[in-house]
Amino acid sequence: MQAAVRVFAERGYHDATVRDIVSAADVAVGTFYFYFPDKETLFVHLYEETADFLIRTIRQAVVNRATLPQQLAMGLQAYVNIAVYEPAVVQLLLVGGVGAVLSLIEKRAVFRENLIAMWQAPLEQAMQKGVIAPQNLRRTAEALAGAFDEVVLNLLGHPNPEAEAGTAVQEMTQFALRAVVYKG
Amino acid sequence: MQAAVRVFAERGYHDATVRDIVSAADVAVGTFYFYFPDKETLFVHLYEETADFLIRTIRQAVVNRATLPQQLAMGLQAYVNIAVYEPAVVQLLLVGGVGAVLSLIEKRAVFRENLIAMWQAPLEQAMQKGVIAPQNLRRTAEALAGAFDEVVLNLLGHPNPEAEAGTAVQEMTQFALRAVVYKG
Amino acid sequence: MQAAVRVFAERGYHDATVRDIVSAADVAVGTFYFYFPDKETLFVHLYEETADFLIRTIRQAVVNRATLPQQLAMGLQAYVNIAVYEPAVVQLLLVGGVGAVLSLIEKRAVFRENLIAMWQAPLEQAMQKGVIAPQNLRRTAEALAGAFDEVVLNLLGHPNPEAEAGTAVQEMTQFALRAVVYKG
Amino acid sequence: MQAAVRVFAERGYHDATVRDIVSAADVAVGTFYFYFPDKETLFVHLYEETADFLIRTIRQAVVNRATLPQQLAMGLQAYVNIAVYEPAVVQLLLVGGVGAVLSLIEKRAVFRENLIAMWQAPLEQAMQKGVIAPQNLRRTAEALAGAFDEVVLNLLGHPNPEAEAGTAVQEMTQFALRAVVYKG
DNA sequence: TATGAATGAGAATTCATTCAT
DNA sequence: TATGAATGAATTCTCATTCAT
Repeated sequence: MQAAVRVFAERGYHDATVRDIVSAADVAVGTFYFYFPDKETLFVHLYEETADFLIRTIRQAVVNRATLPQQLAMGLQAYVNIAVYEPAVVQLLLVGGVGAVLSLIEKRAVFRENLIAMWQAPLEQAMQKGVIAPQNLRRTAEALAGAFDEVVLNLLGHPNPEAEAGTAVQEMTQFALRAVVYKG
Repeated sequence: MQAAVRVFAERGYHDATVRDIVSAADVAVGTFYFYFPDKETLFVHLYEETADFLIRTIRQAVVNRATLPQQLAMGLQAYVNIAVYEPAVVQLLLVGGVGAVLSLIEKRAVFRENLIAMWQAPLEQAMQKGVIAPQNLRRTAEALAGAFDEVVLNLLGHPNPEAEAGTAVQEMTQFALRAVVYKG
Repeated sequence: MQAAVRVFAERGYHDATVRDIVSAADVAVGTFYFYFPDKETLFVHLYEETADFLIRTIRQAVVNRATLPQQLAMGLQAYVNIAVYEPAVVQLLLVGGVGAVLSLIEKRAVFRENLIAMWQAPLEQAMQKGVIAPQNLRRTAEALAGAFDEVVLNLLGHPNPEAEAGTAVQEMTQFALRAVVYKG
Repeated sequence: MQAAVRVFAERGYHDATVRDIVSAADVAVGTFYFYFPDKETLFVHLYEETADFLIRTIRQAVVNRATLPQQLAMGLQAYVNIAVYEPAVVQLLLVGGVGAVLSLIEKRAVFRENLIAMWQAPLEQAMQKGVIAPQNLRRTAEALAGAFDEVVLNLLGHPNPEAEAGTAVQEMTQFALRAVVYKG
């Protein structure tokens, strides 16, 4: 399965043949079909698993932080870490996949919904506390989710993402705090 | 070519067969290969054309506006208009395509770069005028580009995008102005 | 299509690969799928065509004969001719095929029904004329159809079918006339 | 082995996978290959066993009867009983199988030969006694074997074979007696 | 310019068979 | 004896591409 994620991320759904996957995993074709019903099912499954993993990991970093700045900083740090150390995850979720498999459209919608909800949660808390300006939090969460994804993708395009990671996290945090008008 | 955009957007690169395209255009397969060297070349060409069209259209709406709020509002209005009336454009650029054709990764990078530069331009002007806070404008432009795309994509997911379009433009504009700390 | 009949008759449905068929017909695999939707459809189609051909040919030999002995003799002669000169036809209809393709069960039933009806027709005429004994003609036709098939199949098993053909036709005719108690 | 006969009869040789067979028998795949060298060998073996069983059973019903009418009636009754209560036997021998496995052609020939010989035996006795007309008994036996098979097959096609069985046996007996010109 | 029949490399998938446990 | 995970040859079918007309 790890082999499959790697191959799918590298080659894209269609150019990743079952033969590529099994030879990356060093097993025979038949073995693939012993464990998975078909290529598409595996791909969709992998997409969902990966999406869950990403969101779970970020949420884990967000909860148990007391203030919004901390929540954002830690969540973004977690996101950037995944992007830098497991680029295949980001590749699969943000770039490849959708468009190749029709049944993925729906899964993508679920993923985006969960991602947005994940970022919206700390904003709701902050608004309860009255530390951010009144606003349509759903829309703000959409915008922040998109903003973070784009910055992360740009980060990965740089020659040395690790070096830039710290600055990127800080600047994204500041961007978000300004956008919600945070009054510490 | 319009037929091709439609078919590619509907079915995705791989599921859109040359036969689908030519029958949508009501010509024969041979005719296709008389005008285009192959399927991939056409697709990449279409991607570039579409990307140029999107950026040109938004920029056109942005220039000649005096203030940042106006520039943002008009640009976003143009973007939303395209999304609502030509969803295939957004489908091609933001969802499908990349991941299907390897040679598109590079084109996608160019598109994002141009899109970011396009949003960055009015920010630079505003900073010259001293009406926004000091900040890494490149990063801000990345974030805004991503934010706008995500909101537009969400808009298209709604049952009646047209009805929501106005509110979405306003809220995105406000979001951007807060994020850059605009002091009118 | 002739190539296909030959290959199917020789090898049976499953052992006749599409590659066998196209190389027998000296075309490419793609050409096969340009003309036929799939292997099974072709096979079923061929089975029906062949069944129709056999029955039509025998019926043609039967009609326009005045008396039952003549009708039987000519019909059987036609049947034996096909068997001897186009053994693939008999092979396809009586031996191979059914059991290999599920959807053929129904077609086989139709074929048997038509074959039985074909032999029943001259019997009905003879009964009208009162030249054969009262009996359940449907059952007699079933029995005769089966009897003729078996004798033809045995004929093909012999080293030199052509030599035996004449005797076989005569004996089958006599057998049938005795079985229906024909009083010339 | 009973499971195998059932599965082969239901699905046909090729569509009956080894997995189908072992799961019907509630054992593991490995166990199959402990008892049988391979699928084809089992199938051929089953075909032979089944053929022997059918012929033995009918012959048993025929011997020890004094007169031809009794011999035919009892033999046909036995045949029909098998067909009605063990349709898989008839399915395997008369419909499926041959055409699927090349090495079965020979076995089929043996089966037909034995079946014909079986029906021929009482005819020889009758001719010895001078109660039937002079004729080529071999040919007559072929014809009767084919006739009986066809009627039995038609019987199985009916909605309620049991109800019709008695009549069918009687009519087949009469048919045969007329065909051999029996003078009781 | 336009056509569409023909091509064949390549992909997904199946399934009889093996063998270490 | 019994198991079932692992194998890979073989098969069907697709589809981008060509080329004679």
